[in-house]
Amino acid sequence: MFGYDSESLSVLLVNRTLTNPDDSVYYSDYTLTGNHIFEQEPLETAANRILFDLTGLKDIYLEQFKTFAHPNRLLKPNDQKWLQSIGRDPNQRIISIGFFALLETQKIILEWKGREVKWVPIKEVRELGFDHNDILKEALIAMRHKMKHEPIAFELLPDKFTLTQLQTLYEKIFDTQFDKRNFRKKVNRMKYVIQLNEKQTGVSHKPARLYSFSKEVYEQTKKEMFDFIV
Amino acid sequence: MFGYDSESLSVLLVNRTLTNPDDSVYYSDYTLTGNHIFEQEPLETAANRILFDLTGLKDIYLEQFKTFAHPNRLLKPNDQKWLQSIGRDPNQRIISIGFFALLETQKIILEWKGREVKWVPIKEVRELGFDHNDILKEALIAMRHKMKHEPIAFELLPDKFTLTQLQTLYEKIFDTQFDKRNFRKKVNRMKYVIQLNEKQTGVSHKPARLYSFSKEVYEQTKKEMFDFIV
DNA sequence: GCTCAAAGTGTTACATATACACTAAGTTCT
DNA sequence: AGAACTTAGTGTATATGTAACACTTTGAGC
Repeated sequence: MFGYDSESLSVLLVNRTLTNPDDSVYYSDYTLTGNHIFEQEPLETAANRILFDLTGLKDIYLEQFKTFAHPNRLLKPNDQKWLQSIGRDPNQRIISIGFFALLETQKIILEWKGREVKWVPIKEVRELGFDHNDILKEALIAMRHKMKHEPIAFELLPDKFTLTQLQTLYEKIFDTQFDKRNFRKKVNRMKYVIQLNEKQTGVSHKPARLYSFSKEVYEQTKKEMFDFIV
Repeated sequence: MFGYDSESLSVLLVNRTLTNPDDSVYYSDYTLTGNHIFEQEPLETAANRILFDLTGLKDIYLEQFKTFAHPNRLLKPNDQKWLQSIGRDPNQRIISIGFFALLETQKIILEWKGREVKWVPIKEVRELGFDHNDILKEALIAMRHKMKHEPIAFELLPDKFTLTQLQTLYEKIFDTQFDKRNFRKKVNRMKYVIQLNEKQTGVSHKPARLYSFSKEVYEQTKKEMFDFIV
């Protein structure tokens, strides 16, 4: 779950705490969000169900990006103990099918089954439980790749947004800077970014025009060609 | 397994024949190639092993593109009977992790475990066993997408190739036509397509110059930016 | 040396990319 | 009421890339 809040691109992490018999903390760390699929359930249904369960949100952008099933992926002692504690055989191979989701960070409440859930800026993510650093790395690659080639950035913004917000979003995600005039010229050519007759309110400076994204216009007008030239 | 032979983009299919007790043919159709993973085996290892088993080739371009696990994906009567015949419980969910491979069609021999194996041009693929039409469709989308954004086309050509071969390849894969002069200007800008001091031999017309692809140069020089403008 | 077949090449018009600095429009403060 | 502050919004020149278009070159085969 990737989130954006005009400060930075973040990922949603959930606390994993294992307690000793005397209730003292054996260890406490963080993992990506996720859960198990039901026996008779399609993957997309499960992904949407788990996302809904965690956030209460539907119709969120969700994309399957890679499957992780290495036999040795959960061999770290903490992971093995965790699997035992939830009643799973730690010697069985566990298959994780990775999906990434895009949403605005402020859209959700930060608790899940009594466990702490928090947004962590990508750059501040430290060691995660299981093989979740690997999964996050792959998710980021897949998400950035998609972001370069398709207009999914709008999933991370409010329905109505300013061009500065859009530019800042791309700058944060790709960790780079763009020239304002050139960026706006480029956006201008995107027919599916539609100028509204509305302006920002409640800001103590010149209010910016608002824009919205039209998926319909995008679908109608997109073209594709190979573009991997240096 | 996608193959190319300067005529068309093809996919490798394997015959699936189920016989009655009296040895008459109950049905005979085709499926994509694939096989089962071992209990203690990473996905990439399994994919490479199965590819090697089928083709005798190593170091072939292989990419995981999507996982298929819908509970109803193998409910067609022919599929159910096939699963029974090979001793699998047809009520168990079967997870297929899709990889696509790219190679030149002439590189392999067309038999596998006594079963017929054949290259079929993409456009001539009819109804396949299991949910393999869906898988093929997704594989094609993933492969074409990758082909647009990264120079993997060279996996389908000999080490030394002519610019006409390269152009024809793109034309076949994207089912379109390019202007020869513009195509060559574009390729000229790709520093990683290297002109050799060699020419075609054995052709009864002006022999074309040969070129080769340098993965090293590509990796060193690639840049990326978002490019989904209309 | 003529024929055949594919290779190889250049120019112009138009679109896009890059680099760069000032004015406009609101709010807040005095 | 006006000054100060903050972000929005805009244009031009140059370089590069794209698209459209037709003739000459080179080798083999007869």
